[in-house]
Amino acid sequence: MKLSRRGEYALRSLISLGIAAEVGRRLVQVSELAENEQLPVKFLEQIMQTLKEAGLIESVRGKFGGYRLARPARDITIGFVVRLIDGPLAPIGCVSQTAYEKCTCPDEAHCGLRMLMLDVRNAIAGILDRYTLADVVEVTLRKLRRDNLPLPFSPEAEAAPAASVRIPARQARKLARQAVATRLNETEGVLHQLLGDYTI
Amino acid sequence: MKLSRRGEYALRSLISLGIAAEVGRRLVQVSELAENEQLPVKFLEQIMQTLKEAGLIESVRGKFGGYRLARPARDITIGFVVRLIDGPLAPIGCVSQTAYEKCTCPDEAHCGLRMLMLDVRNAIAGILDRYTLADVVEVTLRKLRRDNLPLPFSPEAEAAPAASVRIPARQARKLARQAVATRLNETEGVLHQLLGDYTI
DNA sequence: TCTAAATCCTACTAAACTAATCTACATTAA
DNA sequence: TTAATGTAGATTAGTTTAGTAGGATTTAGA
Repeated sequence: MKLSRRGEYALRSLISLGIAAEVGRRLVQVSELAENEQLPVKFLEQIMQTLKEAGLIESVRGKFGGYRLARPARDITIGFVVRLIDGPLAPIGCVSQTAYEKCTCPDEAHCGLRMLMLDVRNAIAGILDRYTLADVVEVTLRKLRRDNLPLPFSPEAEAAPAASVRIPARQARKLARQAVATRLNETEGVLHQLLGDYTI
Repeated sequence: MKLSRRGEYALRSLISLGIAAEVGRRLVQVSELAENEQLPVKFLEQIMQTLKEAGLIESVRGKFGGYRLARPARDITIGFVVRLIDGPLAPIGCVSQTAYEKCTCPDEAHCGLRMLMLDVRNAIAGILDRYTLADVVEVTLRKLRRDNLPLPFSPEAEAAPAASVRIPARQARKLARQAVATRLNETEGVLHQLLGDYTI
């Protein structure tokens, strides 16, 4: 049930571009994205190309060029991105809604495994198609702000680090861990809670 | 988010063995399993070996040998099988409960993607760890009986096909499709409905 | 004891996929 | 003109997947 590195990197970069847009950065270069997220530059270039072809991001070529989101983060679902990079969300082809494929079993209508996997596919799609880039960006920003950490890609952060108001990274991490460890709402999930509860 | 063929075949075979146990068959041979589910014999042999080593099935060697479940289907969760064959359920290592692995992102505590993927992993595990082989076997048997189809591995089916009482396969398929197409209970899923509603 | 039928065991392989790297080229701001 | 950037495509090393092949071992029954 894996997300490939490609998929992971694509999502991370899109989230970064979403944050950049939120803090007023017009363009972000691949090298900066790569450094920020600790991932290989040339590999990321390939991925950015795919995202561009899909119309998710725009590029500006030449010196001081870079990338930006091509449309509002609210209009980009995570499910779309994962399908683009990693293919259908469904664990097996015979329960895919977007790319159905007949499976090897002789009788789909009476296949219990298929019913189960349909539930799994619906559960996955229910999350990934519900949440958008904007949701993930919001959660990330909220957590960073709560812990008084500098926002990536923000112009002011580059000018003045403002280290004096920050709380220590160790304490920040501890607070974050506690927040995650709070009892989960089983049916709605972590992200829903984080988006709903402004104190987290 | 794929289930591998190995995983699919493993589950299919276990379900078959569960059905066999339910209809009173003591042993099923690999060749029979393979024919029944239309999958390669030698490949399946390997998979059966893995399942045996994990204590899920038992074998009897020699002529008239074969396989059976080593414990009640109720005690075998689907999640256990999938983890055994395909590894952790989590889309990325940093949200796996059974096989955590640090991911490449520099700050897990503030990673929005991680929160999202945690939801996905919980959704998947919530289904696969809740349902057991017995549930899937029950759903399958119920559907077959509803449509008056012969149960696989049942000794009487081999002796007398009893084709006269069957409803036509086409009609059976139509009924099945309608049942699946009924509006889903979003939070509970298809399998839960099928297990709950005895008229389906 | 012999044979057929079954599991068990180990090795091998072709193809696809993953995660990159490498090289060269095109575009643009300063 | 130059340096920084994106664009494009080829190549690659390693891993995984989905098998195949061949025989060794075990057992029931003739």
